[in-house]
Amino acid sequence: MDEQTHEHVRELIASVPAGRVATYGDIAALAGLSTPRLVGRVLKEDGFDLPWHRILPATGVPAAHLRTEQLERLRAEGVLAEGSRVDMRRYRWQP
DNA sequence: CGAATGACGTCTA
DNA sequence: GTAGACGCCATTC
Repeated sequence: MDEQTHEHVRELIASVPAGRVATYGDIAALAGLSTPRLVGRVLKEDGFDLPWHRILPATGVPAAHLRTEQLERLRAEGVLAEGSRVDMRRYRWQP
């Protein structure tokens, strides 16, 4: 993965406003990536200083190891979850 | 150096 | 709601 794309992904994630969320697929498409999983990788490797909690899977249910903390952070921003699922239709960020 | 593996997903049936 | 296939790339063996 080249540096530019990596930075581009970081910029896009950083541009998601508080109180809104985006899917991995959204970020991948905007960054021109061929697969959404690369977004997840960028977050894992270099996402500690980004609002990673605003990035969710298309289903609205975060992966198990993140579920608790992510939903809690979102709730603090006003993004409410129904059980473990965030209502994507309502909070999804659209440029 | 080549092959196998893991990973914060998505789409279609 | 579940099940399977597809996909990319860094890391490890």
